[in-house]
Amino acid sequence: MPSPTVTIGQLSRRSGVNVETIRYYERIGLLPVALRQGRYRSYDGTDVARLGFVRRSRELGFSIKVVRALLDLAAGGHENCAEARDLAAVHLRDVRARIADLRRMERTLATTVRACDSGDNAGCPLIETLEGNLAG
Amino acid sequence: MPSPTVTIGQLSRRSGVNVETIRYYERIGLLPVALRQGRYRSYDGTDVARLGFVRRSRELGFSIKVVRALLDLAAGGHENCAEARDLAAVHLRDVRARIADLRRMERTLATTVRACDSGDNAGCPLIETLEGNLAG
DNA sequence: CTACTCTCTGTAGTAACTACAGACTCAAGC
DNA sequence: GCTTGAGTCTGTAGTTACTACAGAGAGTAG
Repeated sequence: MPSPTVTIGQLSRRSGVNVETIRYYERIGLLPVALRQGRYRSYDGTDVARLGFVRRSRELGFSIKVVRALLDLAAGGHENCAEARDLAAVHLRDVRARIADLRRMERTLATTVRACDSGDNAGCPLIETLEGNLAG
Repeated sequence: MPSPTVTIGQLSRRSGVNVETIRYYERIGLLPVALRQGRYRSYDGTDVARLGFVRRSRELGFSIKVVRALLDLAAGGHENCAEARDLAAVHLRDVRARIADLRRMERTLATTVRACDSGDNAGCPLIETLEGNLAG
């Protein structure tokens, strides 16, 4: 018997990926061009797995470009573990840098919001910070 | 005597904002249309201050839309402190949410990279995580 | 006069989607 | 048989905040 297939809407619900996004992924070649039943796309287990891989990669913050590379590496199997690891390590550094940036923002924002709340200021702490009147 | 003016290039160096970006800010109305000396833009102290405000706002991660609002509030002075504070508080929540997202990514990435490094795996930990074979 | 730097306008590219418009198809209900 | 509604199709344009040109003009140093 033929393997069971699903429509794009079912795939969307199953994977948590938007219908428009699935079509977008096909358009940019991240997913293969889907087979058709009549004029509608139809997906099998392989497609479901591949989209799952993409979704999880994106959730970890990998760019589409890197997801492409990871898909290729995954197709090659265990051999490519070192290369995959390196992609993740580079990305991890990037994630940590972004966290550091955001933490700097958070500190300043939290400080000024707290200063505003305290009430005992001559001017507005936030506005003065933005005007460069204060350190920070 | 007339207040001293600078060219766009000098403003760029002084403020740390790209020349192209300054022109972009003018185009979208974040900065007023600059006066001209001949055909070249010329900026005075007010312009320098305004661009500084914008740069510091952007460094804190405020969107252009919010920067517009903050500029308006700053023009009104101390009166608007509560409103400014609220914009910052909302943004702070957003920053913290983004940090939380990134920390989740960081945890998973760090774990899998470490697992890859340990060497004693049947398959590739990263690829298997992305394939959904593992919890996470 | 030439070379170099700066500036000008205007347009297009980037990342990763998201949001339509307008048309078609299919199954269910009456 | 007909209508209604949901789902799908293609294709295009909008989003965010810039960045990167192309091609031309202007000002300065040697």
